[in-house]
Amino acid sequence: MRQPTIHDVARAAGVSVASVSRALNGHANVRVDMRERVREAVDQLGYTPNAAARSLSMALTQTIGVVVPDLHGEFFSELIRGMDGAAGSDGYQLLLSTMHADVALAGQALRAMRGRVDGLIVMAPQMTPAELDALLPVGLPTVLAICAPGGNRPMFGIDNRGGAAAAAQHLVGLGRRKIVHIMGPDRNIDARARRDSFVAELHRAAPDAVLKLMPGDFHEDSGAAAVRTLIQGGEAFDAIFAANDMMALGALLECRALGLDVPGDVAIVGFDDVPLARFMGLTTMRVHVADIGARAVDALVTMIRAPDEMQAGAELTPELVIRQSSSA
Amino acid sequence: MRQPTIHDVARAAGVSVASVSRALNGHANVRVDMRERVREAVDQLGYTPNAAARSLSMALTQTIGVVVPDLHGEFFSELIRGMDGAAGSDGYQLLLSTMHADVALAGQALRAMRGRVDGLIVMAPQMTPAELDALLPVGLPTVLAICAPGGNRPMFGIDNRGGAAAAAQHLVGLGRRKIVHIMGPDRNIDARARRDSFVAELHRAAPDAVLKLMPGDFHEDSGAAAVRTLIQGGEAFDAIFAANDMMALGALLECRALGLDVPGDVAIVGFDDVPLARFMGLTTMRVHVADIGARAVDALVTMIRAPDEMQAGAELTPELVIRQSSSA
DNA sequence: CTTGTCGTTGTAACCGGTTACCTATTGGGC
DNA sequence: GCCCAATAGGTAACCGGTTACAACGACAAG
Repeated sequence: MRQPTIHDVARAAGVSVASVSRALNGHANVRVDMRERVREAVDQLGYTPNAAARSLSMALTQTIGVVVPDLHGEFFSELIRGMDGAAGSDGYQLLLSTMHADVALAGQALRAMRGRVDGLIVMAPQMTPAELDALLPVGLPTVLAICAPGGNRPMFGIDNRGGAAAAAQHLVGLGRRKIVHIMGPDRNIDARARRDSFVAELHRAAPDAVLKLMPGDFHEDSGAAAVRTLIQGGEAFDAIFAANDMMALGALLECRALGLDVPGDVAIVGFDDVPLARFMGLTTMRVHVADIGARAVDALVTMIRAPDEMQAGAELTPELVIRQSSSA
Repeated sequence: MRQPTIHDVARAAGVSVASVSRALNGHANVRVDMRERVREAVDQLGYTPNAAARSLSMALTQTIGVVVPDLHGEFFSELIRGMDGAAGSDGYQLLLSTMHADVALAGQALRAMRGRVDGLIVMAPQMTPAELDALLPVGLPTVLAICAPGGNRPMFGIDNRGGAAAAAQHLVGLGRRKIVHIMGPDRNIDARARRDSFVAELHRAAPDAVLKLMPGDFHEDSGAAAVRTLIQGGEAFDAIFAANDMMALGALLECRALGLDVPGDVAIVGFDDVPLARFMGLTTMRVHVADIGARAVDALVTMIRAPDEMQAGAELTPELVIRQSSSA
């Protein structure tokens, strides 16, 4: 039982396919009775236009491609939630694809989007602008999110510098001076910005403070490992700023496990404000992730509709949320 | 600068479009030098086939539609992660759509998938089979997930009955007899199954136990509210089984806030094992959510490739994970 | 040398829509 | 009553692929 096509509807209504198309797409120059007859035939046959045919002839898919590095954790799911909301209200669907670190596979994933989407939102915090530029299809409206700002595409991201500086000020304000920063992956642009800005602001706000940098990979374990290493090395510290919440939580749990009082002995601050942070009483920099997604979609939709006018990106400033891990 | 089409490639290579198509799709009966010439022209022009055109003529999109009620929280993001992995390795993409409670909007979302996808995975825990059947497009391979098992479509879900029974046995085994169950939304099929099975198993395992049912809506607040109501009413209880983790956590925090010892005074068990549960030390029924997603995709892909053979669904049995909230 | 077969390639129809262009009809102004 | 403009609706080209079928050439067998 084949799905009915526009020809079936035309036959059933006794009109031409052009009229059916016009009637359904709300064109002017269609008489009321014609519109009525078409609607009846459509209802009776249960007709739905074939999206592929429509896309082909209009060169429009009403779909936005979303390419993310990974779907693990709450960060990306929040981002996608924000996108879905905005896309839905603009009449777009989301075609989802994960892009693994492998550049060849990544290129393949991106190319597979050709002809399927009207625009692309790409998140690639681990890629350089040059790598991205080489991969991204030309002539397809593209918005970056949580990326190195590259080429001349609008980028929606986080004001990492402002956030890290606020974290530094907060810890300095608490009187802490022996401070540890657990860094994110070195390839990650957000991680680098947070580190650099934290280091700079700490120097500025408290020239007498001692800062120790520890490696990390954004995962919980590396936060715990950093604390273990420090303790084993006999290193003294009274505050930790981790480049993201998961590492901060790992550090927090490890501190407690080793008998340190948080925040008495050690104040801990994270970054992102994942839902977990609230439960665990972790002070952190709140990022409105869903908003980033929504704004990226809105910018992209505008680009699709008006390809000429340039869209501006934005960096959303995170907000310091003080919880038990850094307050009495 | 138009994107090159197959005609441009054919012209550049000095062959016909049919040959280009055959060469690119790896058909037999294509001479090596022809294949070579085509490949060169493709590389030189940077040609990528237009997916819409391909979909139209082959009636195949290599896309799976995923319809979820909501993207909030870790549950659905895990599910989608599992689907993405399986879809990727089967050569499919995921078209994501949220289906809100409103039936008219839901139908619209489903219809918008026509012609865009080769098959559908639908999650609708709040709908009856009849409602779903009325909405789902006929003739499109469809797999249900976390739904009422409806029609004759395969369903991948959670063995709620087994999970709830295991929770009941666990609490009874701890010697608890004044037990509270915080229920999920009444429209939700999982919530109903958990409640019914918990009630039945509790009666069977400990006929002397007293059970109190409290309403809830799967959100943290309703868990806290249930505890408040009980305490204010002077109700005594020594164990809580919540229909999901978020309510269990709400109850746990509220108990602590009201000065009750967990697990001393009250043992608490949740359901789902969201990542938070581990951090908070919550005993819960672990559900391999990503696996459900992956298996649903695999079943759907099989259905798409062999529409005749019926696929069987599955209910994955959750596993009791005992943490501090129910052990000394 | 003719004929049949097989392997390779080109031609053109088709997938299901949209829309430019043309024709037929209607109504208004004179 | 006639002419022209405006409007409604039909015809067919087009979007960019795939593929049935035809055509063609080479080669083996008779």
